Amino acid sequence: MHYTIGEAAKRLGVAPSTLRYYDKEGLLPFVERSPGGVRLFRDADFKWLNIIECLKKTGMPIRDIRTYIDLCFEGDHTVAARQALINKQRQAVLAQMAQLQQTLSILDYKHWYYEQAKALGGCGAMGTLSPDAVPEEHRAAALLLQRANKE
Amino acid sequence: MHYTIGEAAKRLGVAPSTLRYYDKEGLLPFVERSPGGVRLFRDADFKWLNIIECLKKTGMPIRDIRTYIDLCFEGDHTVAARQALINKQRQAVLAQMAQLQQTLSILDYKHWYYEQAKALGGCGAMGTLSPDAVPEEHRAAALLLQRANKE
DNA sequence: GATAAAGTTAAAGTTCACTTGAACCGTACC
DNA sequence: GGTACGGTTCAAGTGAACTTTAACTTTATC
Repeated sequence: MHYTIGEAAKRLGVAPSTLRYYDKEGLLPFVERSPGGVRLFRDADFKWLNIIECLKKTGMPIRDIRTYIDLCFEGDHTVAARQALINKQRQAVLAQMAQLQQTLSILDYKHWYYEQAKALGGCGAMGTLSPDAVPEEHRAAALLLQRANKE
Repeated sequence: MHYTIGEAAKRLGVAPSTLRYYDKEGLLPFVERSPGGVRLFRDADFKWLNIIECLKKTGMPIRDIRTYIDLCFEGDHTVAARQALINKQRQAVLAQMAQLQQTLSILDYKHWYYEQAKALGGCGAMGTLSPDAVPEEHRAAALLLQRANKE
């Protein structure tokens, strides 16, 4: 059983042009063609497409994803290199998550801030609040917004 | 005390051209000018720049950040709208973190997979592994890579 | 075999977020 | 006041990741 590019695109939730672009960039060396030149996506190919989707979600650029795919097709002597690449991306994801966690704490503080502002009838009244009126769980975030940067 | 655009850029760890770009896009309506037209960044302005940096880290586009800044300068009647915007972004961050968590589990599985491949002397041998040779903690991730998409 | 829908390529266009270049101006120091 | 450094604007350029267009071919159905 096989899928045309339109069917595969629908299954993946992307535009057919996106898959053609990926192919042109060398991300889909595994996709075969019909005698007439039409791309044939096999079930097994979706395993690859899922990996590509996963790496894309980590923010990895197309070029680096290609490097990984290329390594996969170069045989067993690249296993260590592939693992290293996966580990590097794992570290990048952990860093992103830590960053998002900090960002989230700031958004939570802002939510609290506006809740107070609504209660006090405006942002002007917020200035009159003593610094220890900020609940403990928002102190760190409040500081992040005020602090001097990268000094 | 005030900073020139170059000093402010250094403190924030960005290029001066980036700040000029943000200004042109309406992200810095609070920055004043010298009589000669030179931008003067005050200490208070860095509070704003930190918020911009924070929103940018959530992946919010410049246009939407501008909307938020604009709301802030429209007075107290926009407090609820600002809070709604912050909440929306909070949800977006939570979704991103959930996505990264899933991605991380796949990268962890891949790490395990290559560890096995190294031990067995190649990826070919991995096919001979029975499905329940996959440790419990990696089963879900392995499924994510095999499963049919968006059906 | 005709037709329509969907496939193919190559090249150009789009959007986003900056960056660079050209020409010019403001500020600080000697 | 002259010089150098860094500021200003506007327009054009960049790179990433697609998308669109044009011209043409393949494939499925009648």
